[in-house]
Amino acid sequence: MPTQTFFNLPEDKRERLIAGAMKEFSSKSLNDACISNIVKNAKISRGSFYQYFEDKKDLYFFLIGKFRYNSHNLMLKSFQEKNGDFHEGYKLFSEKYIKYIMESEKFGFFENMYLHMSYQINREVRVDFKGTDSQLPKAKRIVDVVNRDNIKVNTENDLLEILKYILSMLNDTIMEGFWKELSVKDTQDLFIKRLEWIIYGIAISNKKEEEI
Amino acid sequence: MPTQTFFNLPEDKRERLIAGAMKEFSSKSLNDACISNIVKNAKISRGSFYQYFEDKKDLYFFLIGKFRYNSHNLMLKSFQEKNGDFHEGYKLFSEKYIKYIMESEKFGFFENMYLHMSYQINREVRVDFKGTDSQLPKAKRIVDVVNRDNIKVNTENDLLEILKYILSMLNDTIMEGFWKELSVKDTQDLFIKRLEWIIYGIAISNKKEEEI
DNA sequence: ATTAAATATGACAACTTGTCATATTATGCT
DNA sequence: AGCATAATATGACAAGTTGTCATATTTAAT
Repeated sequence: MPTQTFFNLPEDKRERLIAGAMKEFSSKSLNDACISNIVKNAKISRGSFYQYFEDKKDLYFFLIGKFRYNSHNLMLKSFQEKNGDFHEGYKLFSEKYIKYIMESEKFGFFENMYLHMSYQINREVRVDFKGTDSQLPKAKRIVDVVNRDNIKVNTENDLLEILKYILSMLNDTIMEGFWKELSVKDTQDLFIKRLEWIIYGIAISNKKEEEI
Repeated sequence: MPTQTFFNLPEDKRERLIAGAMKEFSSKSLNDACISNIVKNAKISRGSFYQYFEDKKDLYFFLIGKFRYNSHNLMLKSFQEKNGDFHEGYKLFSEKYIKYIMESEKFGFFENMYLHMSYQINREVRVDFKGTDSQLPKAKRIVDVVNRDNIKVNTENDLLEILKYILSMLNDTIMEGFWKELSVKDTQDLFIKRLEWIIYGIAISNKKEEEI
């Protein structure tokens, strides 16, 4: 987390630092990027940098948090728009999500992020499912807007696990999209294919029907 | 790839280098590890290192290749033992695979590998599905030992895609296991739960039965 | 105006990496 | 054997990085 000093900074200087960092992280991975370049880009002194951030990672995770899609809201809206239908809702969410990431003006940043995504980074782009990150009273929980009638879940926790798992699959698919330089459309299609495997199963039916 | 010089080395020296590197990579990630320590561990000169390997990554990927499970053979055997049954075969494979990784004396190495696994590293632990990596004439293709009667695949390519996807899911699950410090058993169970989602689907049946 | 707190700065030690001229060892040939 | 040539080994080195710290500057508070 950045220090309070960073947030107290005159906007001009703060933005310069952010821009300088984004420039560096757009062409390099977290590991290849270096603070020397960032402070050079931003025209601030090296000593100052360490007054704002603990280290390179600290800054990087701050930027991820700053620029990541508000996927919680997007997911809520998507499920609501599709009346809670699992398949349609997740599909709509994924299409918008993928489009946002892969057509962003921050393409380079996201590309490097996904190509070098480890479990630690993965956690940073997770959705707050239970949640109410934002203190808005209207904020709803995603588990409340998903219609459970058509899916094999008993408890809220089952649903949560599935939602989380599919989200991690979505991120993996985006990673694959960047790696193989797939188009937005192809990445979306790849995700949807996998989503359908998970929803409808790959087994030919009635071999084993899970207890409902 | 290591140079020929490396393979020409007297076994003693070569093993010293490998051991020195494993020591470093067992307590540090690829990025935190440094060549200085490795050559110090191995008691070889810095200059020599660069005669064998291009850089740290080159050595790292060599080690992954050297110590990774021969998953191709394990998968073949597992499916054969279960008469090609998709569910049972993959389950058996995953149980042995997870056990190997998580109970290996190279635990630290694998732990760091999984915790910092990016797409590039992920590729290194993939199975050669089509494959006959080994030139052994007996080597069979995995797609030939899977019984397709109970699964919704039309083409060999469909099957390949599903096999690959589930393998990447397996690796993600192992990653999660390391991150959350799950036991071998819990990691196996987590994988199997997800495997069953994919095989039997999470939808309550006959909502949409895919074309066979 | 004076003092204390907050912020800024760049020189610095400690550490990396990859290279290269030089030294050593091995190999092949007569 | 003796000599030439190729292969291998070595550590000093330039160039780069990181995080710190004593010092300078700015801001705020009385």
